[in-house]
Amino acid sequence: MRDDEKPNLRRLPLFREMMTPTFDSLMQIAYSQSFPPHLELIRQGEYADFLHVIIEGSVELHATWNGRDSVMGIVHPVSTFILAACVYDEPYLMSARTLERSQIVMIPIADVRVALRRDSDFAMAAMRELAGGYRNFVRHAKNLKLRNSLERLAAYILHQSCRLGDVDSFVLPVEKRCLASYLGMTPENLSRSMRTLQDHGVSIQATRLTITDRARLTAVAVPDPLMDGPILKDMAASPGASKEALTERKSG
Amino acid sequence: MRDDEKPNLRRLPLFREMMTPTFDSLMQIAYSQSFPPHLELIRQGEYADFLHVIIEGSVELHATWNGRDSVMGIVHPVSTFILAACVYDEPYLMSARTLERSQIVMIPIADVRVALRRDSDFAMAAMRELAGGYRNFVRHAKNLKLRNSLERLAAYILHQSCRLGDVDSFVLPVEKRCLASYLGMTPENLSRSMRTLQDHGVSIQATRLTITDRARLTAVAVPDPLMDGPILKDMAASPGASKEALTERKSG
DNA sequence: GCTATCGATTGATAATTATCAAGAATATGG
DNA sequence: CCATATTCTTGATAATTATCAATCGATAGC
Repeated sequence: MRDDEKPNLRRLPLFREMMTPTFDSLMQIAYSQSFPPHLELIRQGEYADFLHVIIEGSVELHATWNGRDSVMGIVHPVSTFILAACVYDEPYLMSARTLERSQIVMIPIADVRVALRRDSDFAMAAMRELAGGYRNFVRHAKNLKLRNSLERLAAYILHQSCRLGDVDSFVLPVEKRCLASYLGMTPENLSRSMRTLQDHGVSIQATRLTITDRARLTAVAVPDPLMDGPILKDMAASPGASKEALTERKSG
Repeated sequence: MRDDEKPNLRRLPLFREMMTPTFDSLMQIAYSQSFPPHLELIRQGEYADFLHVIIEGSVELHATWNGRDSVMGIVHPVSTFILAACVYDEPYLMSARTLERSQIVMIPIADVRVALRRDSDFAMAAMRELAGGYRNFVRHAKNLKLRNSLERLAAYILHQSCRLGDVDSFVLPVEKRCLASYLGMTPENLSRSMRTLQDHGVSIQATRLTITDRARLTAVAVPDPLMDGPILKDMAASPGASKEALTERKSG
C-alpha cells in the first residue's frame, strides 16, 4: 500500500492509540486496492479473511434472504468494516459491495488478531469500535420499529444536514433506491415521501435537498440522539474523522 | 453476593477465561440483588453505573420515542447486559425492566474497566461478547427488514423449538404482548398471525405452542442461520450456557 | 447528438399492518 | 372464592406500505 495512505488509517479511532510498532507491522502486511463500482467485496455467509478499511469511495452493506434484499448500512471513508468477524470466527451476516470506484485497505485477519492480543490499547480501541457498531445497529432497529417511513426520511434529512455542519442544503450521498432500501421502504414510497415532505419544510430538486423550514421538518422527525446518533457538528472540522459515521459506522 | 452465585457467573463466556484474581476481585465488589416484577432497572438516556448479570428471572430491553414503545430484546439467565456502556461512556440506548422477580448481579463499571485493562483474556472475551451482541442486532434488523410479521413469528417459533432441543411443544417464555412488540407487531396482529399459522403446522392452546407439521412451518419461516442465529441444539446440555441466548443476547 | 439503459416518478391497486371497539379468557388481590 | 384488573381475542375499519404498470428523465456509450 502507498505510504500516503497510512496517515489516514492512523487517524482512525481504531488505530489512533495503537502502539507504533504494532501499527507499522500491520501496515507492512496490509495492502491497498482499487475496486470498480458495483463489485461484491464480501458475500454474506462467507468467513472473514480481511479487516477492510475504506479510504475512498463508498461501500454498501446489504443482506439477502429468500430472494429479498435490503441495504443495512452505507460505509464512507475513512472507516473500517467487518471488525466483528475478526473477533468472532463466524460467517458474515451481510454482504458488502462498492457503490462507486473505491480504494480499500485490506488487513489479514490473522494479523489483526495477533495485534489485538499484543497491544491492549488496540484491543480497547477495537472494543470501542465494536460497541459503537453495536449501538449503531440498536439505533437502526429503534428507527425501524418506532418511526414510520415518513418520519425516518425526515430524521435522515435532519441528521444528514447536522452531520455536514448544519447546512440547509446538500446532495444525497447515495442513489435514491439505495437510500430507500436503507430506510426500509420501496423507491416508489421514498419518492412519495419526498413529495409529502415538501409540505413540511423540505424542497427537493433531483438529488439536492434544501431545508426551507427546519421547525416543520423537526416536528415530523422528532430527532432524538438516542435514535439518530450523537450530534456531530464538529466532525466536519476534524480531518480523518470527517466522514466516518456518515450513514452508519459498521464493524462487521 | 452469595458464594453459590459465583460459579454461575464464572461459567459465562465473558468470565470463563478470565484470570482468577481478576474474577475474584470483581466478585468482591459485585453485589447481587433481587428485584420485583416490572421494575425499571435502567432508563434509556442515563449513563451506565453497573454491568448487569441476570442470574434468575427475565429482563426486557425496550426503547421509547415520542410516546411509542418497543421491546428490543429479552434477556434470560445467565447472561450480561449493557456491556457496551462499560466500554463506551455514552448513555443507554434502551431501558431495561424486569418481567418477573429477578436476581441480578451488579458490578460497578469502574471496576470492570480496570479488569479490562489488566486482563487481556477478559478483554478478548468482552470483545467477543460485544461482537456477539452486535451480530444479534444485525440479525434483528435483517429480520425486521426482510421478513413480514407472519414470517417473523414462524421463524421465532422454529427458533424457540430449536433452542429447547428441537422440541415440538413449548410454552411461550414471555407474555404475548411482549413477544408481539419484540417481533415488531401489535398484539392484535400477533393473535391473528397465530391463527393463520394454525393452517401452517402450528397448534396453539393459550400459551402452549405445538408444531404439528414442521415442513409446512419451515416453508413459511424459511429459516436462515444468518438471520435466526446459529443452531444451538447442544446448548441445553451445557450448564451455565443453557439459556444465555434465549431470545437475544444483549450487551448494552 | 442519438439511442439504449437504468433510475426516478406517478397513478392505480393490492397487501400488510395498525387502530378502535367490543367481548372472552386469564390472572390478581382481598 | 369472588370481584377486578389485565391480557388476549375477534371483528370492523383505517392507515401504511408494497406492487404493478407506465412514463419521464438522466446518463453512458457509440
